[in-house]
Amino acid sequence: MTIYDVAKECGVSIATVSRVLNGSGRVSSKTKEKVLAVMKKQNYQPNPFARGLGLDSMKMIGVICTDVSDAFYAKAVSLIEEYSRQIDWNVLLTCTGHGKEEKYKFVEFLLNKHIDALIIIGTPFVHKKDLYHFEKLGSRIPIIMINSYMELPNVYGIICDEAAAVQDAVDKLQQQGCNSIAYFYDSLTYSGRQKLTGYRAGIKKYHLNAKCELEYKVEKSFEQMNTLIKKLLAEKVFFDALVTSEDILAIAAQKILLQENRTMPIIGCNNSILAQCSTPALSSIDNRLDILCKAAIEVLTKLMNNETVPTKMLFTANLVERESFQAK
Amino acid sequence: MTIYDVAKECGVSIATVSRVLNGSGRVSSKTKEKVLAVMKKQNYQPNPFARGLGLDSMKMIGVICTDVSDAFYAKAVSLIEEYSRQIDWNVLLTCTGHGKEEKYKFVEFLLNKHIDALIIIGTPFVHKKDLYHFEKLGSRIPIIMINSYMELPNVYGIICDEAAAVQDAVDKLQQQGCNSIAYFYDSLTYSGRQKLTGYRAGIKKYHLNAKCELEYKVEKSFEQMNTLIKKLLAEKVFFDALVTSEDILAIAAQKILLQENRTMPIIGCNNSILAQCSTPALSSIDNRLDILCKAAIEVLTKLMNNETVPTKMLFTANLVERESFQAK
DNA sequence: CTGAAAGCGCTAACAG
DNA sequence: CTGTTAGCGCTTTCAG
Repeated sequence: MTIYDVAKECGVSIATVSRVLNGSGRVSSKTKEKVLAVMKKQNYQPNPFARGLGLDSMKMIGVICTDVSDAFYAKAVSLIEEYSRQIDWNVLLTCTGHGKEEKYKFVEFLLNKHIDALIIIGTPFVHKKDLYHFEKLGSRIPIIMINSYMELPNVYGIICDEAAAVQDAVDKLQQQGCNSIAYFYDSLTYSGRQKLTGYRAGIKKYHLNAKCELEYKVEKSFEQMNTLIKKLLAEKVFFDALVTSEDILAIAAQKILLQENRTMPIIGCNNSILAQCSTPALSSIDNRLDILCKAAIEVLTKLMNNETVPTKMLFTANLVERESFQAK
Repeated sequence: MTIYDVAKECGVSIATVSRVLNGSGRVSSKTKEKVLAVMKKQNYQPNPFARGLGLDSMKMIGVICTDVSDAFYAKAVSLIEEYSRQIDWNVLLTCTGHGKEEKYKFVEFLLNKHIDALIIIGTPFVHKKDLYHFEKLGSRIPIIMINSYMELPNVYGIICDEAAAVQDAVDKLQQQGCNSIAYFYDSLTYSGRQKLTGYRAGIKKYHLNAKCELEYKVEKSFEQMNTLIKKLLAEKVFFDALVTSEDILAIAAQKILLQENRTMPIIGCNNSILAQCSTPALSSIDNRLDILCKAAIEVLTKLMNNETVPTKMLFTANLVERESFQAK
């Protein structure tokens, strides 16, 4: 079933059919109805490749992140897919994994399909080289970065102000009497750097000369964090509260501390499903993926309509307080 | 940069360029090298839409599930994307959500992009009507169902034998002395029915006349399960072990029981990240998504090469025993 | 082994 | 308002 078949059955030209298909150009309502009727009856679906060839677009948006099996990215992809679908755009997904190879090849994999826009979740790209690639890419299609940013033409950052949130959390803990707040983080992505900055700012605010000597970098894994915490306890390192860049780190710590019968306020990040499942329920900084992703699609929509949009949008995070916050 | 530009620069016809592009037809190694060199130099990428139009394929596979933000589906999508990419296929993702609407429209959303195959994870489709749709669809492209199945032409099921696994778990618990094993499940998807069957078989095996009176259906949510467990405890319903169709149900139960200072063996399903984060660490039935997804892509690959593949493949699940198994 | 040319199905001037 | 026609960039006969 092609546009020719429809045209023939309607007794009109393919141009007319194309017009009603695209709502472009005036068509008498009478012929329009006839065409629509035939289309419906024959369940006609225009060939997307032919259409793509003509319009140079198949209404597909590329989404890239390091790993969808991670709860955070999964949530983001889920939201992006949903909002995209609502405006009739398909999502082409690619994950880079955590490997060290040239990450840009993953973008090219998507680009080979002539996507209309690229959404990058988090910070899969860290090499200087990537910057150059994105600069070139930006001249073709818009690039939206969720919780990350590069200052380049046609690149738009949708960011959650995690620095402020972490600082705020540290503030609250200090007001509660904690004065040895440890911070555990797994990576220095854009978001990771923000959080670390927030932590340091929070500490500094109270102890003007304090060094941030309770910062620990650890792999994002339950086991690794377990090991680290055990080690610190063995070494009698003192801390009376704990903030982590990821819920899973917080939870690993919680578990050990529970075993040792020590309790203290613990705050995670991402407000993932893990937070509510943990014992005690984990307080967590919610970086508002729902809002970020919705904003991303809105930006995209506006760009397609040639409307102006801010190159960077900052949203406030939200500390969700649960049992682990008051823990003494 | 089109095929014409490459042809011109090489001093050959576009047909020749096309031939080296596709490895179709004999081309003298000399011209072949020249063409390849120019392609590389110009970083020529064939237009996917034009190619799609000619070949009626853009090497895209549709993946559909109810909700990628769910850890189980996220893992599956992640694996499928990875394996697909390795054979140079892109993944077009769509989620149906849990709504009650006509689910087939989500498939059509994918179909409108002329995907080459469809992978369905789990059981997003339950209506009789869908069967008819898939029958028709099967005549166009292969349909792979992961942990689900419909007996239709060109539909292939890749399934984990969760019935056996749950039955086995119940067996073990009974051997351990438990005789009031409760089962909590959230849905009667294909996989859900299998697990329930397994539970019943396990119970029957020991108590020939036993009715399965400790079966509870509950929404897949931490809160709902919490409520249910509290209610059962309040009603003094007796059970001395617990199996659930989803890790999160097990974890919700664990948490309440821990608060009440009651411990008993608990076994979940899916072996998600939640399992290891829980206290005590949750034993869980691993349904081998890695193997299922790899098999799915292998089936697809073979189908593309017109090789014969089984319409249904069954893999053995794997009980991962952790602290919660021995809990007394 | 290579080139000419006819599609693939649709869009968008352009002409009426 | 509608039809004719020339692309879009690539694949694939069919000749040579």
